[in-house]
Amino acid sequence: MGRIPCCERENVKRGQWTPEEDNKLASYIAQHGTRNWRLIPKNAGLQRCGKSCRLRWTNYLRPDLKHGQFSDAEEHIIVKFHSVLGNRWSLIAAQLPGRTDNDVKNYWNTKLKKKLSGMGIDPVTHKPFSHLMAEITTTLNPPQVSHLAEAALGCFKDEMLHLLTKKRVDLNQINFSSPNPNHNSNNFNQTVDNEAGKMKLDGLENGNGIMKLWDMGNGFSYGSSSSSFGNDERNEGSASPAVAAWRGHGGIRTSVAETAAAEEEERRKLKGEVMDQEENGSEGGKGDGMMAMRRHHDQHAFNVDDNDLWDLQADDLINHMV
DNA sequence: AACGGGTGCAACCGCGAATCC
DNA sequence: GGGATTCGCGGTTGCACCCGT
Repeated sequence: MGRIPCCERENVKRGQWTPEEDNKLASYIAQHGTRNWRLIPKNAGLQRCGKSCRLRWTNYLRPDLKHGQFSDAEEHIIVKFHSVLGNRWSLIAAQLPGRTDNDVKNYWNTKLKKKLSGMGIDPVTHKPFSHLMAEITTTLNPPQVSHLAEAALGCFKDEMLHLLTKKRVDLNQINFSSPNPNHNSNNFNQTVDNEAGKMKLDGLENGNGIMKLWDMGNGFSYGSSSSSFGNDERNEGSASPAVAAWRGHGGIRTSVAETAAAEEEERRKLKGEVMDQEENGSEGGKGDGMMAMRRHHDQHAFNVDDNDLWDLQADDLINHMV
């Protein structure tokens, strides 16, 4: 049987939209609105399927859309919300006036994901890779740890080597001084060596301290001065629980595990609250979820450890969904 | 100038949810 | 209540453009 196609495949144009098609669609919608997408292409004289028209309108033609570069503030919001909501692009986009879920998704996939990876932060969990490694060592038995960590490190190493070789990082330009006297730039290697017993980041562990490339010790600064996630004064002395633990001493094993659990619990609660509000579908509809998030944040419930990157400041919730 | 790889963005696909009848 | 239809979302693909060789 199979699925019924959303439209007749014959006589339906695909691919790039022409200015004429854009004009037809825009003028039709300006007159008649977007009531029934299936009828719109017919009535507007377009050889497109309704779905294609809807996409074109919502992602490109809508007059309230913002085109062009994402600002630092927008970046910041995306990262923060992604850490809580995951790939819920429509929810994230709702916080960015004039941006579509497609915009946000594309921006995440092409830029932010790489940025976070380059910082040594796992873009999926928003935790430092070192943190994840520590978690692995606390939850698995030694033989499992060894194999899993080796595999994970292989990926991480590949990623970093890729970044290093592609971007031609000038090591002389990198400030290797550690802002934290307790922080050892070989911390990650040591941890790995101690816990997994055998991993080494060949080529990355030399005395040049290349590990600083993903050192979040100084307020999560990105390598590029043009972009940052909260590397201003608010960030002084504030890092995520994970980073705080990572930054610190050799106690990474226990402190990371504890803070990670607390952080995970907080995220779970917050996310659950957002979802519950959405699912309940009470008067406010989708917006209630974000309102819940705001309320929640106002109570500092998400503020596990005065964390900047992961925290949602109340003012960050700039656009309530409707 | 030609080529190849990388990147970014627009568009498509398929699924599940919501709505209609 | 249940099938049909429509809509919205997230993942993926295709392609134009850019840049280095």
